Amino acid sequence: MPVAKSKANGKHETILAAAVRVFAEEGYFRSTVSQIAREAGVADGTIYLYFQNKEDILATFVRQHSLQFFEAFSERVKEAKTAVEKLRLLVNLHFTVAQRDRWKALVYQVEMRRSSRLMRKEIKDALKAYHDVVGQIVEEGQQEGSIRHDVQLGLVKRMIFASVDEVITTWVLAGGKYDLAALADPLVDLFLKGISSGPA
Amino acid sequence: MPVAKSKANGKHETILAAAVRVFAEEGYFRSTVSQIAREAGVADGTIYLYFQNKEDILATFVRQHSLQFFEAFSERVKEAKTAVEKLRLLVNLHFTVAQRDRWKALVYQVEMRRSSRLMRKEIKDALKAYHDVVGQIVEEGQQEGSIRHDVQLGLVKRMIFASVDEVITTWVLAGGKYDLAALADPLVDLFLKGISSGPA
DNA sequence: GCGGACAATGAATGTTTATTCATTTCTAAA
DNA sequence: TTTAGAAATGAATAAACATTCATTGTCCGC
Repeated sequence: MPVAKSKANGKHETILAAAVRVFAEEGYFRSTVSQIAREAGVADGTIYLYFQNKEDILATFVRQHSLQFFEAFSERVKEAKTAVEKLRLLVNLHFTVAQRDRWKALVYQVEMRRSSRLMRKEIKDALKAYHDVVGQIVEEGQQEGSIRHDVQLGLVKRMIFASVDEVITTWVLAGGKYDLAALADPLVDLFLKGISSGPA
Repeated sequence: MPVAKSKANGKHETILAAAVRVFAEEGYFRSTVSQIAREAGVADGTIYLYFQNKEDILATFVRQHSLQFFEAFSERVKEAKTAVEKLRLLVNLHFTVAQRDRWKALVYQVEMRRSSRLMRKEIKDALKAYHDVVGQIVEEGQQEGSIRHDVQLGLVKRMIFASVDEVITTWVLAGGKYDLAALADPLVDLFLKGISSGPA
């Protein structure tokens, strides 16, 4: 049980930020607690004053990142009136948040994509929360008539989630060299209109 | 350098199949060469007669799986006339192949999704080949007028690839309890028509 | 039946690394 | 200045595991 859990001295955040950089660079499995400690400027043993173990570091990051994202979304979504506006907001916010910190995006998008046997509860919860938000938006759109009734909700949720995820991951791995947020509206347009140029 | 590379005795395939099952169960990093050897009914050292190392096993699997997939696709695509037919064929084939062997699908879909620093050349090549096929189909559709010109090819490729990937992965992790292939056409319809019920 | 070549074995080896904990350092109150 | 408690240290420990290789087993030609 970590005992020096005082967050006031900032060491918890320092270690977490260092871990994100190391995870982004090496991937979770190839990262070592020693590398994280070195990056944070502390001793190996200090890590265990603030975190249960190595896995706890990743889980804490995912939980915090998700929380911040959904809090921001809840705040912003009040301004949106229609389902389509909410969808645009969600994708825009997701891309903007990713663009703000590429390493966090890398860890969040890439390290979250593991078989469920490995995932901690936090990661599962984060994925479910995202799917739930998208599902709510789609169902709202169906009720207000702007979204088709004859689509399978499960497929729609997966299409949106996976596409957003993939576009962010591609941007991250490409070195963040272009304006990710500018892709949000074109991508949402694809979700809405599809690629067919006529009745297909 | 592995010297007993005779494939005639089937041991190479036996080890590969065992590795897929272990990778599917535990994930690549948590799988051990001992587990693979046990699953294949051989000694630890035998693995190294047929493969360079542990990483080589995964790379070989991905290369072979990709090759078989694209060969099958090349064979089947001759029957398709339009871009839309080809897209349907691609997604149908992908889902059917996945449904045929859930463990292979799990390893292929899940273990392929790592940061590029870790990826062997084979995995990168497989991903690129898939994106190229999708890109060709879309461009062909644009030329024949069935696919919109005003979409960004990169986004379309990523949407299709990621959605197919996610639907398969979800099916695999759900224990393969429903007809995956039956989702192919509804998913392609989503790609074509989008989710909007009117001009958006 | 023998011997050489090939295949296979699996404990040993070398290496890695998460985590612990005896000891040291730091901080703040008396 | 002293002391107690908290924080931090980082080598040691325990465990894991990829890979090697001396030895054994199998196969096949003579």
